[in-house]
Amino acid sequence: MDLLHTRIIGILRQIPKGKVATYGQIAALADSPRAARQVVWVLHTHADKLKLPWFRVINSKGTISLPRSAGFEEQRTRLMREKVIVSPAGKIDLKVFQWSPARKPVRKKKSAT
DNA sequence: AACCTGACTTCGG
DNA sequence: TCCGAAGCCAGGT
Repeated sequence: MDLLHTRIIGILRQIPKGKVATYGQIAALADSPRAARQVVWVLHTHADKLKLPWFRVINSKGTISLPRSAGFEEQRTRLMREKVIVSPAGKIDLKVFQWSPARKPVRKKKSAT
């Protein structure tokens, strides 16, 4: 599909364990760099039922966006479980843990180079 | 159809 | 460095 939210879902599924991505980064990978909020919407809407790695998504500041009262601890725990270092304040070193998508060749057909 | 909302992002003070 | 305002996308009311 080429609906924005479907692309977002596809990208979310590609985030590998031990890595994180920012809302904006995901939006950008979905060809809509300004749709960070749409990523939020997608997570709210499909993360649970589609079992998306919502906990691997953080904000551009490199911190967990969830409020302490709603999932902050769970997200931090899940990330730590994947060896991601998250400070007690929810800060993550993007230089180290941000996912660098191995962009696949946009095989329109199977053209080379 | 207008207005509000959300786990955002960027910019200016 | 922290805070506030404005811009963004799309769905929900």
